[in-house]
This record gives sequence, structure tokens and C-alpha cells, in this order.
Amino acid sequence: MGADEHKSRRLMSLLKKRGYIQPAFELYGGVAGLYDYGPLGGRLRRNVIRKWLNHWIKLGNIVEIDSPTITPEAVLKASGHIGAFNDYASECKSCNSIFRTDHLLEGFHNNPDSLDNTALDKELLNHDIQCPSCNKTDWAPSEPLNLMFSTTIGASKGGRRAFMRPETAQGMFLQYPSIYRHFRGKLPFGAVQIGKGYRNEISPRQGMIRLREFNMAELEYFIDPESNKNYNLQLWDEVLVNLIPDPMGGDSKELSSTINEAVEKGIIRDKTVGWFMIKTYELMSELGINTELIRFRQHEIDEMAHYATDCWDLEIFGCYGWIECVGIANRGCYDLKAHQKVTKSNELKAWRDFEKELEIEKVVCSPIQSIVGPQFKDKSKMITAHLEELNGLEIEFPLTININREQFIIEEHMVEIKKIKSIERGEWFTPHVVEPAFGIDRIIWHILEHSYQEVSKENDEKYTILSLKNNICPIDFSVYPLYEKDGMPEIAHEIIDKIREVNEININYDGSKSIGRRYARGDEIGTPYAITVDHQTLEDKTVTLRERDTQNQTRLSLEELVQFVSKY
RNA sequence: GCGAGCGUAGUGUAGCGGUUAUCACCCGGCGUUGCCAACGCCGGAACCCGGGUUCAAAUCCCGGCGCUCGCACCA
Repeated sequence: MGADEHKSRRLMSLLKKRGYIQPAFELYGGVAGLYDYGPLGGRLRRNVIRKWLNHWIKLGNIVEIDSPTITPEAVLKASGHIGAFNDYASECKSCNSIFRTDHLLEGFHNNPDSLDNTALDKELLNHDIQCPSCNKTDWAPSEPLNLMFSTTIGASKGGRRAFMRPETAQGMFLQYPSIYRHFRGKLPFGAVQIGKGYRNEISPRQGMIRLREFNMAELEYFIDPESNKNYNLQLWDEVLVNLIPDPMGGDSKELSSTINEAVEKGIIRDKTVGWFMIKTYELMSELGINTELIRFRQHEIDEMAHYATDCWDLEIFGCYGWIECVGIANRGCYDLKAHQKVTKSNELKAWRDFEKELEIEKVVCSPIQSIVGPQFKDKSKMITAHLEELNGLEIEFPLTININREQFIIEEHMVEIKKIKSIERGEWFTPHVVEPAFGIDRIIWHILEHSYQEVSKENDEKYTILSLKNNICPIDFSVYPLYEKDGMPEIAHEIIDKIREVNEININYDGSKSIGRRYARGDEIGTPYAITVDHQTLEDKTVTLRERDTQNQTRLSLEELVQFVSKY
């Protein structure tokens, strides 16, 4: 940090000045943790999202869905967010410090997380817990610390309690049955969702890094945990990535490795997780993140979110240090099971064919209903169920069975011992989920930071270039008439009209101030190419094409230019 | 939430009881200029919000909001 801190401040000034990002509601004094994307930022964000989406969609078995941000309480209760978010905090009345109450009780109670607030307060008192900062024992009653924005569905007083979603993932889980049908039951498949998530942070800091409302992009990849995973990780054997494994797992040193090797060695516990790690790495590189400033850090066991069984963060280094920008978690079957448990739905499963059909021969004990019925009356249903569970080969008569403390005697003539053949072709199971979750705003910040260059020109003058990749920059081309006379502006506009016909190119006209200044302006906002109309253009219809990063210029005919733009 | 510092044009800043609120970049117009932030003229644009003290407040005091840093929090 240090010197970079000033650099990041200059970057922030630039971004605000040129309409990339700015604090939201500034006219009203601003609100911490909320940001606007401006005219250039809006387009940058769109481009990053488009690139992100295509990266996954083109795998062929990923679909995009969209679901509401307002989420009923029951959903978040089932997913564990309510429980996990209702941590309690205690304030020391003497020094005003605030601590998580369950953290204070660690070592004094074996599961402080399970206690409610009155029990927590009692425990604080019983164990004479001291304030870690001033050593007093004067605690105010504990308060819930819920980091979700709450709201009510329905305007009348009987409305349902709801929250703004803290992650988009639940939408994919709840849509699982529909996605399963879409893929006609063939795992693996995935769904993505791009949208806003909300966390009511206690004190958001660090500019764009910790926001209260932010752009998330999440992918839920549903897999059969028992099937072979044929990911061709060798494709990336040229690529070394930085890994920091979980220190509890033994192998804790930071290392540089191919993903393939890390999976082979068991450092990355799951092949699917490894595959998403390298695909994510690839995407970051394509978006313009400096890959030397990327590392993957494995979560320690106790750092892991309530749902995850293995988790790697992709961290990017910038002026705020190493920042978590993507989390790639193996959530196991946690979420689908949780929703299944609450809703009793049996749609949250997948079918797995056995490799070989199982022929099962059972010898069953089948009650003869015409005897059992009249004999046991209303109990017969219960008895039938019990008998059907028994292995027919091991029964000796008369058989005494106990159900709910009642005894029943079963005589041989009441049942029929039958051999039954059945064929089992497969079974139902709950799929596992691997989830790469992206913080789009954090990624955008680091794209901007890694693209931001302060170079000096001949006369030691500071010069700013935003080297955004072509595939995400807000403006692709700018056309500059050398002077706004002699028909140059007209030609410039003709060129613009022609190029606009080429698919999704954003092209811009700028005729004000000196040509050098216009180049500088374009470089500063990251426009990769400048097209200049000059005197020669008037004679032979050629223009110059200037490249942002090298400042090299080449002269092209209009046809060549159009061709260049089409390939761009 | 706590503590400290800070809040002046789009950006970066000067002023710290009485100024027409400084300077630079910037933005717009006109002129000039044969390609890398040129020049001239003209123009544009600010004291975070609310209250108080005072004859007089950008300046002092109080409260709010915001920013930065430290502590705490960050599933």
C-alpha cells in the first residue's frame, strides 16, 4: 500500500470525473456502501457481465435464470441464513466496545451459538466474562446482529416477513426442479444468476469493496458426487497458479502449482472445484486482471460458511491488499436437503442409473389380508407394514411382534412366504453443488486498478492510460477530425455511421480542443482506438488508426478500416 | 458502533471571524494551429446539511450526514 494509496485516490478522482463510478445519492449527502455507475461505468459493468455470462453459457450445460430479490423469511430460515445471521452482540457499558456474544463465551460453553439472547446474557453473568478491551464485566443486554435488510410483503398489516436476498444462490436452488426438467434429468448441469445482493454492513469501508447493495454473479453447478469427473485439467498444465492451502490441512505453505497437480495431490479436495478454479482464473485474465496478482486461498475449517464443505477464495491484490473477489465453494447437498426438509418436496433430487441393473430376489412375508384384516381390525394396516419389512427366510411361527408396546401373535396361516424378483435400475439422490460466486463490483474495481497506468511522457509530464481490454471497454472507437472545418467533421460522421452498422461497436465523435488533448482524453477513459480524419483524408479517403497503448498510428483506407472494425 | 482527523467548482486545492472565496487542471464558445494534454479571448462552475454564537461565520460551537484511519464487525 503506502504510495499506492495516493494512486488509488487519483484513480478514484478520475473515475468520478469521467463518469465511471461515484458515491450514490451524493446530492443528499451520500449513503455509505452504495455506489452509482455513471455513463462509462454503466457500460463497463454491462460488458463485464456479458463476458462473464458468455464464459459460462458457452460450456453448453449452463442456463441463465432470474429470481426476485425479495425473499420470504421461510426460505432464508431453511437455507440457514436466519440462524447464521442472528448472531448476538454484547456491548460493554464501560468502554462501549461491541463483541459477538458467542465469541465471548467461547471456552465457557460448548455451543454458545445455540443459545438465545436471555441464555447468552445469563452465561455472561455466570462465567463473569470480562470485556476483552477494558476487563470490566458490565454488559448491556445482547442484541441480535442481523445483517439482512428486512421488509414486508403486502401493504396491509398481515404482511409476510421477508428479506432482501443476501445471495442469489437460493433462486437457483428453488428453481432446481425446473432446471432439472430442462436438462431432462442429465447431470451435471448448472444455472447462473446475475443480480443484486444485499448486506446491511455495520460499517462499509474501502470504497467499492464492501457495499450494502452489490452486483453478484453466481453459478450453481449440480453434480452427482459419485460419478466420474472427466475434466481435462491437463489443458492448463502450462499455467501455474498461486495457492494457499488451509493451514489445518497440514500443507499450509503458499505454493505455485498447476491445478491438475494440486488436485492430484489432494490439496484441492474436489476435481470440480479445481476445474472451476482454473476456468475462473481464465476468465479473470480475459477481463484484464493481472494474473500475477491473483491467488487462491483455501478457507480454514472454522472460517467456512455454514453451508460449505470446501471453499477456495480467489483473491486479487490491489490498493486494499488481497481482496476476496470470487468464492468457489463445494456446498455439498446442504441447500437442496435443507429446502427438502422444510417443504417435504421430493423434487429436489436426481436419478442415477446403476451401471448394471440389480436383480434383487427377496423372500418376503406377505400377510393374507382376508385373514389379517378381520383378525386385527384397525391394527392390521400397521401389522402389515411391519411384516413386509421382515426377511421371509428368518421367520419362525408363531411370531410375536411388538408395535407401540402392543403384542401381536402371527400364525403361519396368516401369511404367505413369497419369493419376489425385482429389478432396480437406479436410485434417487440429492445432487451436490459446486458454486463459484463472483463479486462483480470488486472485480470491476480491480480491473480498473490493474488497467490504470501513470506513465511519463518526454517532458516528464504525467500521462494517464486506462488499458482496458477491448472486450469490456465502454467506448471502442473515437473519431477525431483534425480540425472542425474543411469538411472533416462531415467525413468523420460518415465514418461513424458506417461503423455503427457493424454489430455492437460503440463509437464516439470528439471534435473539441486540440488533437493531442483528445487523444489524451480517450487514453484516460480507456478507448482502445482513435480514428483521425486529416487533410489527406480529404484527398484519398484514408484515415489514421491510433492504438491507445502504443500510440502507434497506421493509415488505412475506409474499406480496410471497416474490415478492421468487423474483426475487432 | 466507538475514537481521531477531515468535508470549499466536475477534479485537485488556498483561505481558518469582515476577500467580489485563491490557484490549477477541467468544461463550453470563438479565433488560431498541418497529429499527441499548444496558444489567445470570452464564458461556466464551489464553501456537505441543520441549528447556535456574533454587528458579521467557509472560518468558532453543537447536532446530523459523508469520507479516511485505528478498534470492533464482515455468514
